[in-house]
Amino acid sequence: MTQKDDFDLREFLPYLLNQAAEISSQSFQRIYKERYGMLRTEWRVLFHLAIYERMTAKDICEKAIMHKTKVSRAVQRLEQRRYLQRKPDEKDRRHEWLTLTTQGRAVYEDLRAHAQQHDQVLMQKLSTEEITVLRRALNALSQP
Amino acid sequence: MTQKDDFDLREFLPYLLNQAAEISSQSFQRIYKERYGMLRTEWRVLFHLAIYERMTAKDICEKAIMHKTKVSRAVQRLEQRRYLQRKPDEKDRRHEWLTLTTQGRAVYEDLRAHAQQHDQVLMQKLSTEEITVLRRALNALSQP
DNA sequence: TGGTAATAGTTGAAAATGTAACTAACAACC
DNA sequence: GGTTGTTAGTTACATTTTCAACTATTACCA
Repeated sequence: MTQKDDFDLREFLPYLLNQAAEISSQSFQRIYKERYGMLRTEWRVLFHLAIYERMTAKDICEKAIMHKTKVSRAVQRLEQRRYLQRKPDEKDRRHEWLTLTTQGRAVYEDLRAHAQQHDQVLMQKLSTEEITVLRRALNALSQP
Repeated sequence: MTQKDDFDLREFLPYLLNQAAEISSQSFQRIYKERYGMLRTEWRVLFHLAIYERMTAKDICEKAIMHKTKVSRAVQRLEQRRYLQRKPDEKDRRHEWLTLTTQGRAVYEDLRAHAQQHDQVLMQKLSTEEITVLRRALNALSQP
């Protein structure tokens, strides 16, 4: 199993990005999965609601770049667990305003602490300069 | 929808990495999906076999950090399309050696050209220095 | 040698995701 | 005011992925 081709997968950005994303999210995934039985889509929605306080599903789609069916289902599951509440907009009843419950916010606080701790561990693999450049580069690549 | 919490998702590496990975792989995905009806797991296996010439499923699992059932099914589909061949190891018949067919290699050559072109486009969003640091950082983060 | 453990790979059922079609509410134009 | 078009969000169905159990083969060791 020796390398033959001169093309190097380890320089192909989509591959590298995916690899790094998978591996670096594993230990955080264990936390939200084991402690709260949550999926990736769900913690993302939860975090957005905690950070922005009050959003419609559409807002979340745009901010988190998630498809509306993913958001719809994540919202359903978070509502079942009483982590969030829906309130239809009085002016335009197509919109539903979503906010976290006290319980949902408590779950967020716990997960956020773990997230920050997890981020610290990841950053130990990098120099300060690498972290700065990495964040800038990832943000640039995230613009469609 | 104004930011309330001081925690910034846009600094959380697993989130950023996932976002960048999703977005930057979309246009390449369209290529392998539309031209060859392939899945992400399949192009990855195909590329590994092209680059390393001769591997067992286990080898691919380790190199690509993919679960064995994913690899198993990707190999099945690639075999159905006659992109690869299996040969059981004579010494240890638990192992199967996988190699690309001529057709499989042709598909690889085509996809590789597109991959390189796609990478060029992505890199235009970054400076030379950012690219170097990014690759280094992603490789560091990919070590489990 | 025989019995248990380990390894490579497959399979089936359950869970999650993607796609497209759908409902409900509003907008706009004649 | 009624028809047509848009938008927010949901649902149904097909495709993928995950998880656990399975087969077949080899390794270990008393």
